[in-house]
Amino acid sequence: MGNRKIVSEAVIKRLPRYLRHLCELQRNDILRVSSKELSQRMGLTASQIRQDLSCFGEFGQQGYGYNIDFLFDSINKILGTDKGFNVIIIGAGNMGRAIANSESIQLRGFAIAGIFDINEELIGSEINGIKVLDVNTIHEFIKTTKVDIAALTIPREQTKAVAKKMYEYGIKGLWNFSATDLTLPKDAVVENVHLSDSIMVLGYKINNN
Amino acid sequence: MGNRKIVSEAVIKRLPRYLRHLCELQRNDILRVSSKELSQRMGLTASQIRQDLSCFGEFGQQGYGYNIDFLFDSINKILGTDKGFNVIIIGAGNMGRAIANSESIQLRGFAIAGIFDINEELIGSEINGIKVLDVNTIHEFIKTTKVDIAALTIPREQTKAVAKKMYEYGIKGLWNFSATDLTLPKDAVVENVHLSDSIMVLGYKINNN
DNA sequence: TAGATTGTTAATCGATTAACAATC
DNA sequence: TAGATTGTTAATCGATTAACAATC
Repeated sequence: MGNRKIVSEAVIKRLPRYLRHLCELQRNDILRVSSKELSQRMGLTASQIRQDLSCFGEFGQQGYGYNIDFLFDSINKILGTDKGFNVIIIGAGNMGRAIANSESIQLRGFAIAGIFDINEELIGSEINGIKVLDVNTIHEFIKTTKVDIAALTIPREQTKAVAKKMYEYGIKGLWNFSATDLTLPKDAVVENVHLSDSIMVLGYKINNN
Repeated sequence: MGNRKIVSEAVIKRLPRYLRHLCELQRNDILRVSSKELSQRMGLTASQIRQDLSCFGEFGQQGYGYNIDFLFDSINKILGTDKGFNVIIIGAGNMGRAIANSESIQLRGFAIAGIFDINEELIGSEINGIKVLDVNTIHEFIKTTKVDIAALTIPREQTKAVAKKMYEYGIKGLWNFSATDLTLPKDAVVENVHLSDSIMVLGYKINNN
């Protein structure tokens, strides 16, 4: 199944952005776009866009450009969002609820399969129509439901231990929201959302702009 | 005030991570660290750490390494977190509340000066001890309170317009949580947290690992 | 002093940009 | 056919790594 050519992180990170801009063109009922037009919209070079896409195949046509629907579908296939992913959320706090309620995440094929918490008062309640379950039932839950990704929206002190446990349960994709770095075997995949890191970079830029 | 040498984005993005790892060493009561030791902890090269730090000055000592407290303080100064920033949150939904309640953000000197919403039912309520105000009072609010950063945790459709307004009000730092790219004059600074982009990258890596 | 480790210069590696033949 | 625009190869630029003299 795997695409065997290794594509750089920088390219992968631009793909969702292409998707968003193509979506916007679709909303405006535009059917085709050239690398030059798209580059102007996105603040990139046309060269970079063609170079990026050429990592995965040939999606355009000389003299015409790119058919937007086709390119959109193609990038979705590259990202695997056409087949979808199952996500569980560990920690039903504000961040967990933000994810559970995010339209843009679900729109891209990430289904929230379950939400788990340790707090008795939250267990049994519903978030966006999904029942909050006892965190101790995760192992059981996984036996009957395929889970691709665990979003860790729990306090920092607990994150390393929970991540390790999730990995042992066979969940290889970890979406980490704590201000800590996870070290796991290399068949695990970790993506970090470090809010405090992000705002510190913003602060630096404000002072040095 | 400005540091006039331009430092690359890649270096800036690593600074908060250095801070986190130094913090962890502090928690373990360790007083000094060499670039080699730190590199092993962080999964970088010692060379890169020394190269990164040399963008801002000289913080170490031959034969000894780095004094952790001094390096920690120095990086805080570089990032401006020692002087602090004032942040307002626009949108008191789950994401807004997650920010308002984040310890790690406040710990790094980002003070939540106000929270604003359009929803009558939320206005007047309190989040982490901060009263939610009517979004229409922002302009007035800014006249009496210095605001460095506006966190935009509102629906995507409204984000571009609100960002433009905040910029016109004189807030140059925008922390954007919507799945959209903002284009503003270049004295504005935007930092994006695109959750859906992040999880798509994670999905790709799961399939191609 | 001898060993360790910095800050910096030079070498390498990777990513972006430019150029252009192929072709719709 | 003529003009436009792709995919790709080559050139440039920037970031990472290696090496080492300086020095604590």
